[in-house]
Amino acid sequence: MNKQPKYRQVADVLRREIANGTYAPGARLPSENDLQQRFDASRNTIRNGLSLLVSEGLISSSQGLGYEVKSHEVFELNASRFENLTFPQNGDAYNTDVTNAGRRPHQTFRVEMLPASQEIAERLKVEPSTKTVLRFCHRYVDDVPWSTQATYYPSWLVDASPRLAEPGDIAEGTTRYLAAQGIEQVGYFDEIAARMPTPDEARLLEIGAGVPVLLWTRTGYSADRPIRCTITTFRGDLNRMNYEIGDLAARSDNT
Amino acid sequence: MNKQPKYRQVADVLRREIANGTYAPGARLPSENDLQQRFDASRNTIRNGLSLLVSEGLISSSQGLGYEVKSHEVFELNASRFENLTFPQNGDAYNTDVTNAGRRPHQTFRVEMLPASQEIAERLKVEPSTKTVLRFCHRYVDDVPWSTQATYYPSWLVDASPRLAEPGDIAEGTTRYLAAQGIEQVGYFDEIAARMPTPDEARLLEIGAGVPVLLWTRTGYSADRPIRCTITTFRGDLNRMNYEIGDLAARSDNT
DNA sequence: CTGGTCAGCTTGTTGGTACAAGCTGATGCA
DNA sequence: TGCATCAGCTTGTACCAACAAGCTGACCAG
Repeated sequence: MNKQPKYRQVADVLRREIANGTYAPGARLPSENDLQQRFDASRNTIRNGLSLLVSEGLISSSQGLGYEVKSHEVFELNASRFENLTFPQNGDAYNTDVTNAGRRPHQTFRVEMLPASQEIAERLKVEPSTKTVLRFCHRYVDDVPWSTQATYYPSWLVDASPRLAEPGDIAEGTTRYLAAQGIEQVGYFDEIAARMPTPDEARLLEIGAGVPVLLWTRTGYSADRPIRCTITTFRGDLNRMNYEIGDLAARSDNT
Repeated sequence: MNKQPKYRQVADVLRREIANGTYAPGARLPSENDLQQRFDASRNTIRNGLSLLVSEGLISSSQGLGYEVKSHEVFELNASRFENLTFPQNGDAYNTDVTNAGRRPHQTFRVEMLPASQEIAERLKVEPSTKTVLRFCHRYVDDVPWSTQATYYPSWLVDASPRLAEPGDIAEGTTRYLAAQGIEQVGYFDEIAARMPTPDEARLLEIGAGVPVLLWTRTGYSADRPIRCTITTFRGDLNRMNYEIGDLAARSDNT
């Protein structure tokens, strides 16, 4: 007799029923009231159980509507493709990827100047609080917030390549612009982490409880020193990152 | 007047105080009772607010003890290092990494035979339900559960390299063993995802609410076809994955 | 037919109570 | 001294009640 608390039993039963398809993705669960009767429990107990499933990312709730089983089609993101250093990394890759997937891309953009945080300063190898230029993208897919991307450039680079600090897009892509200025990116250092979103991130990406964010930090290097640091924040439930390493001729053979 | 619910105000205030160091990592928050008086709210409201912070991964609670601000020292995991294909990928890398960090590694190990799931079958390019050999590792750092690693081998490979199916470690590392059998891994395909843990994963990794898991799926290829699929599950709050791409001579220059 | 209102469903918020169960330090007995 | 016990703290579980607020479809007035 491993007596589990009642609210866990509720969660376990519903979790199993979601797994075996009793409640399919997109379907609505019975209302709290119905579940109260089914499990002979108080509304608080039912809510405790449901909140477990919410924080597991299995269901979501909305006032007036009820609880819905979440569906999760993930979006693949090939991160090592950029090894091809002539590929423009900004905007274009995102636009073509999304369009190829038959979805509609949309992004807002802004440029600002601000002192480097500890994190950014370390990666760009500059003193903390040094001025940096931030180029910030907020990206949507089919009008659903998808990711935010913040790219920081050190001031010495901006002095030499002033268009970085101008508002508005750089049509040919920043990588090509910098290459034309004689600054070529020859290597990347990628860091990937996962955590729960801060309230700010939850607001920007419109995610509720139970959805982690994927943090992708890419530091780009010239032959001499770091020239940019890009921090991309993804919805963890909708994205998967891929890296291809070595010889993968056998991968695309068949299938 | 953007009237926020009281429990959100509680969470906001405490979140800010955690951020600015009023409550440092490792410190204990005031008890629910104290917070009730401070915020003039019922215990339920206080608990609602605290549960927000728990699900954000900022604090954790334990019965009888109280709420504690979580600290997060992350463990760096260099994933692209394995591009050096002579490096044994199993166990050794983990052991040396952890030991170098001044921590104590410990792992349990088991081998079993089971039919391929849809997921595994696709990646190994075999029919679903085909027999595969699973070599499973449960790894600890300083006796804290750290990750689980499940490596699946297709049956055709096991037929040719029978030691894969034997229980117990392969001393020289599976990669070297397979190379000695004439099967060399020449490429990897990595997929990285984040989500909230299933109850099973939460149990194995001993993580509570508010901590996502990082899923690292690595499919290894010979020149002909896929030869293994490794799924590693990390605690998201304690691990960060790194990839080095291209020429990073400038990275280790100074600092 | 159109448009607005509203009843009646849903979840969200806040208050209360009671007891169970885990942890710690003080107490007191051997 | 050493050890068991227990009081008194903590959070965990479970119940009840009431009202707020969001959504939908039915209804009714124009």
